[in-house]
Amino acid sequence: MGITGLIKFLGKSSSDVHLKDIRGSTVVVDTYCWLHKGAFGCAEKLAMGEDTDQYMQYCMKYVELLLRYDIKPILVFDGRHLPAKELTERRRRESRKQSRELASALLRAGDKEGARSHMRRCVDITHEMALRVIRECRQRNVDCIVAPYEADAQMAWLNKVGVAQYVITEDSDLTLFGASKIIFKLDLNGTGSLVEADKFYLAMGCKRENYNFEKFRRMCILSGCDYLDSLPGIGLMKACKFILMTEQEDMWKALRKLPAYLKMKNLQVDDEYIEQFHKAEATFKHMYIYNPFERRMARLNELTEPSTEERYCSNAGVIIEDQERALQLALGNLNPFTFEQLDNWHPDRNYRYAQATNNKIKRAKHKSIWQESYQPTSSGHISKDVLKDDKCALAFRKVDFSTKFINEEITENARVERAKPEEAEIFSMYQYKATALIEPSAKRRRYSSESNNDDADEYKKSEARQNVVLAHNNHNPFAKVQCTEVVKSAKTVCENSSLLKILSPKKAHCETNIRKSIHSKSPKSPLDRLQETAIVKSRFFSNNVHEVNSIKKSVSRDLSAEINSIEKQSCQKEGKLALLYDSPSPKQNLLGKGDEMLEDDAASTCSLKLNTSFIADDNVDNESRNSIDNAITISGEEDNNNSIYENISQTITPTSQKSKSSKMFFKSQEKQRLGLTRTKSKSALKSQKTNGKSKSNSTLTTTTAMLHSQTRLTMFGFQKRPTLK
DNA sequence: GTACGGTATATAT
DNA sequence: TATACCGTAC
Repeated sequence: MGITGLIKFLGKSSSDVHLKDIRGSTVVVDTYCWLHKGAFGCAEKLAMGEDTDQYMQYCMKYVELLLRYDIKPILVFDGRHLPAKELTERRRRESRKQSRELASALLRAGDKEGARSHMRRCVDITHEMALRVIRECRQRNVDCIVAPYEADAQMAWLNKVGVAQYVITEDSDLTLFGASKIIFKLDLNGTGSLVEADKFYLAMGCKRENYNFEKFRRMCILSGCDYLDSLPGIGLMKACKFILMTEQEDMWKALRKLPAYLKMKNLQVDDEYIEQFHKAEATFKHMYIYNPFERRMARLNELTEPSTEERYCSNAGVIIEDQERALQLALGNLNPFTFEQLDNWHPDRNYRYAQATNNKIKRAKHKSIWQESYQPTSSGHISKDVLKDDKCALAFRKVDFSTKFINEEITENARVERAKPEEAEIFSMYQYKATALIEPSAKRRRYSSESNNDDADEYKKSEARQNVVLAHNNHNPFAKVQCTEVVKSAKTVCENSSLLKILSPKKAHCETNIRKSIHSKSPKSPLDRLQETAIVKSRFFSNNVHEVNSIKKSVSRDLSAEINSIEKQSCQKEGKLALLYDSPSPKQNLLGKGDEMLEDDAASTCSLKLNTSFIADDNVDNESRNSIDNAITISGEEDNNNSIYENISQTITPTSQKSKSSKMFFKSQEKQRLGLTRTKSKSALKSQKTNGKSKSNSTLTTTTAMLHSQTRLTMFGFQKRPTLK
């Protein structure tokens, strides 16, 4: 309920704020507000007992909004009800019950609209709902804490001790608990209203030197708060007037003069009211909170005069002697009302594990308040060291593999991991090395981080990393090939059997057998995989991320069946190679999920862009985006003989260079000469040393194809149909 | 005329 | 939980 009209009253103490203004800070969030608004959207489902996580999704929208501005959110949830509030809570419960009964009655009567409106009124936020949000947050490394009692006190404490610089809430009570910077009415655009405690004197209309926070709190309590109803006829304005009139610190004396000061002769202020007034004041000052750093309950403000103040603290909660239970409550594992165990998440056990294994969901880089080494920084900005430490996915210990939940998570993550097509995987299949045609800037970026290392060293390292990827990758047929004894001896480098037949008939035979053996386990060809992650783009393609996203969404096709029908042709001539794919409907056939191809009819060319899934990533820096923009696409060109010459020279770097290689682009030359140059793999280099005859295996050079004039699709272009001469 | 207090209504998608 | 509106008390 809060203080009626307080936010409006605080107009002069507030200012508009946008999340970009508080970038890098830490905020505590009154999650109840989000849950309530989120639950409103699915009130009917909740009322009908249907399972829904719409409210959770709504909360996560806000969480992601904050993370987008590099703000560390700490979600705070309400705990147990205070004895003083039990009455109002009971009233609310009854009101909800009535609404529910009314809604069902209206529903039976056929008044759906009427029923709906009452269903909205009977929405109750349960701890199970809160726990759903908490679990989602844990996956994202977003801190949550359940207050022993009111979230308001917990948030004010986190604000007071400097853990959080701002509080996000809709409840004006926060001001009374002593929070210094509160953001009200935050919307999904990131705008809100910032109320600053050090400007309260402006709202109260007094000089700074005449103001203190005690006066403000007393004014609010007088006007009526959750713990004490106001005297009849007393609102914020009159309470403010009275507080500014009296300089009496002792409220026993001051309040007795209130009717006289306000000229309200009929008003009676009895001792009972004054006693309740002191209790309300003590509740705001000394309510119990949970200290996650010392892992114990504590008071929001310690008692300065224990003997006198303690007797007013009857509404400020009771301490839980059992430290473990207090921790479990704060973590959200227990239902605060029944103490029923609903989860067994523990920061010491689960934190590093989740950090190391959960790569399905983007995790916040912020350090958790539940980590032993947590040190709140005064500015709220996270130090680089902290980030560095957090990024170390391998440095985890204390993993309790016996825990049921962890095991479930392991299984799930392993499943996801196996199913996830990695860019690296694709690269591992096509480990050809670019030579002349790599965009110079891309090349520079690729080695920029290790500028002191020579290329050979870097290559060695990447090769080692690549092997790790290959070794565990069950979905990469090539990885299998490279891991089996048979293939080690085969040393085949070319996936395309037709092409291989031409290049090396003997090897092709061997390869065919191998392919047959792995086909059943891995039905998708590498080309399928490539196309699933590749985006075929026009040479006019946009650097607009949203556009790319929309394009990706709009095109969704499964290529696996059609791709097999693509005839692969090749020929070898003068050390150059072109791969040509024939299809009755080539354009469509090559359009896969997330792929896009734009044709330039006039020039009879179209172009294809490889590996651009990262384009849609919001994290792509401007440099990369510019690279995308500048990336020269590969296109074919019709010559006088209705043939095309295509060339491509590209490097698809080893798997481990995922991030770097994803920034690589292939640049077409003026006359569209495309070719494939195979990377000299470690084994190839070795075999070259030992066996000079392995030359044909180690170097897959480009071939030139001479083609007929029918329109067909090349691997890198949409062309007049080419045939081999 | 000002401020209080009760009632009605919006909140999401 | 908030605001808007309107009747009422002083």
